[in-house]
Amino acid sequence: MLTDRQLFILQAIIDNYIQSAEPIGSRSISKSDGMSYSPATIRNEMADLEELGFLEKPHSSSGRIPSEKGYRHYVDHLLLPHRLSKKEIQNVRSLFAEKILEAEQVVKQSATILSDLTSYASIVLGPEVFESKLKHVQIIPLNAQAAVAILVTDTGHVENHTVTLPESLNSTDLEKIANILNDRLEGVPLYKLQEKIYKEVAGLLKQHVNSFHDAFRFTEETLQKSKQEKVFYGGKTNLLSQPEFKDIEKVKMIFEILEQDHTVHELLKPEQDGLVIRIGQENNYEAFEDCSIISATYSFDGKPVGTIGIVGPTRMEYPRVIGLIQHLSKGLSDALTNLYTSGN
Amino acid sequence: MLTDRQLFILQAIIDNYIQSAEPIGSRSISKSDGMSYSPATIRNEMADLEELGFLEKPHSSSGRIPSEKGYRHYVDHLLLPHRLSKKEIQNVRSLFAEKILEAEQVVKQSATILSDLTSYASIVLGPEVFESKLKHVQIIPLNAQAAVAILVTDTGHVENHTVTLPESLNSTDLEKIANILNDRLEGVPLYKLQEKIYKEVAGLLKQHVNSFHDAFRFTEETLQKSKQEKVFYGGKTNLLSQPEFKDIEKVKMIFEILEQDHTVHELLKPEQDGLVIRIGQENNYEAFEDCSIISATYSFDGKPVGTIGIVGPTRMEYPRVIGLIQHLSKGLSDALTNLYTSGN
DNA sequence: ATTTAGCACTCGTTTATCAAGAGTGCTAAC
DNA sequence: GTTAGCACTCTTGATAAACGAGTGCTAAAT
Repeated sequence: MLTDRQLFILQAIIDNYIQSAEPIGSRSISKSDGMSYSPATIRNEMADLEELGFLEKPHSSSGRIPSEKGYRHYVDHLLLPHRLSKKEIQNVRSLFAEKILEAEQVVKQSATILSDLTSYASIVLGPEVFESKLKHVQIIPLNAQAAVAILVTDTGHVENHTVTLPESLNSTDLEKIANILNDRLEGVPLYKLQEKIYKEVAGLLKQHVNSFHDAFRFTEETLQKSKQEKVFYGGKTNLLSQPEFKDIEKVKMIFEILEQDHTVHELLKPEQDGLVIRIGQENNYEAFEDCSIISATYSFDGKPVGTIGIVGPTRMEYPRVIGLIQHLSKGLSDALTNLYTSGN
Repeated sequence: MLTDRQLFILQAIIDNYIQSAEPIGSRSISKSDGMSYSPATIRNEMADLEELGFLEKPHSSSGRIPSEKGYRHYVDHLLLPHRLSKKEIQNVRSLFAEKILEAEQVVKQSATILSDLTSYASIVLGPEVFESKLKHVQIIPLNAQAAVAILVTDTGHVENHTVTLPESLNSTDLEKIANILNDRLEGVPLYKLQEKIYKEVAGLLKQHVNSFHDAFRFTEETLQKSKQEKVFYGGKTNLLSQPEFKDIEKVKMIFEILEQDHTVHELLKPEQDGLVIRIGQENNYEAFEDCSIISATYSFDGKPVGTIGIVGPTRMEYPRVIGLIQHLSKGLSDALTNLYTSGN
């Protein structure tokens, strides 16, 4: 177990290092607020902390930098939740104050604000429309071979997909299909839609539509599309300002991964709700061994529907970023929920 | 006027420099194919070409690199249109072979292919939906205060916008509005929509709907959104592989500009149809003084609706990129046009 | 009149050396 | 348990020397 003094020193070193990005020496720690020991004493403690794995030395006679274990301990036990500055609060507030009606807009802007307020890159996943309920189906024929199928959910989300029309379907068939679907499926959550179609609507369709099988493929294709979660980015360029990414090769590897939606998913997808902090190697990607990712889920109507996260160097301003993310994910959840529930 | 030999040398230098990214010396030119003069002769010619402004020296005793004027002359007079390799042709063909039905998909994939085949960053604007014609309007109430308005065009493009409902509009009003709009506006190109509403539909609405003024704001908001052109990117990370962008500061400036849709517009927007090549300072952005941008418009039904372009270092593989872009913009135009015209 | 060989010169790049400075670890004194 | 002192380590920056690629110019060759 670490002594209080060790904890204090560890904290001071990490706080300092987060600011300066340079190895911290015993002298500067001995001069920091509330520390009343000489550099020599600090040095002894630092040697112990290094032996315990909380600190590292870039080379034998340099100052110390935090190890991943050090950051982990800092994050888990030392970090005091940071109060947002007035400016930050104002910024976030103004985002949610405007009555923006489209979920996608709110989510996009959250990404932008998050990256503007930090010097890191922000990523937002979602919101998933899986839980939301079908409000309306519309099928609009464009010409003899193609039609646009449109789904609208109770959250105002619109999904559309252009499909080829089987020869066998004529425009009265389309109308019939749309009518049947609307009749039977309004209020059904999207994730149950496919099942419901098979179990309850198939028979009906069969009666009224000549080639009901073709009609299925058609609805399936449209549903498929709504499953993909969207990804929004903000301020990727910010990372280039961080001294740890002055090496182009490193940045390249990071950006390559961030360019692919599916790996971004893996990076951010939380295995639990609430705040998740992944430091360095905890990210399981070599390119991200010098990065930390902080993410939090946001909810609609109590159920998590997406993730808001930030990517920065392991030397991240954890207290501030954590405060911001918590605040934003809360705000985002409230905004989404307020927009579309309880008849409001 | 330049002699044939000077032109030949200029071309050889540029071809070489595009490959190697290093200043070219007289010796290496004298050994290139079809050149039968000694280094000393070449040196004399090179000195002349420098005096004429086609070449530059990074420092007094180094080899030559092309100046912007040099590139310009190369592009305008020397460059022989490059045949695409079989692999490239195949790649592009396979893109347009699949019957993708959504314009946005095709456009996105074009960006991806373009950046995959080059080592540069691709950008695609559009397609504009301005010329396309209204097929259907739908208004779907979500709750007492909000509704989703949906526009579908004859090209299968769907635009949706969530709007607040004025207290004064009830759901029968909404139906009426939608019916009136559909009746009167089907087939009208989007860019004429607003005008048409005011001139021809206003009166009708006034008769049937209590607060017709509110109804307008509503349609306007939705139209507004469809005006923004979309921007797709591909392979921005590629730029990091180019030796001229090993300097983080440069890359940062470039990426910052590429992150803003409106500056990207300015960079790519062609003042004429067809192929446009902007070399270095011709881009009018300081950050892009070492970049060239090659872009071409693509069309729907004969009218230009978007731009496909590529951003790379001034030392760009002009012949290949030009070949590719021409091929792609042609393919893109054909694909779009075939998808939605002549009842096909 | 061209072309080219020869050569001195320039300038960037690399390598080695050195001094300065920051920081450590250890010992011995407090 | 704490700290002053000091030798030692390692990075950083500056300076200089050696190297090499490439030039410009002159004078000879074609």
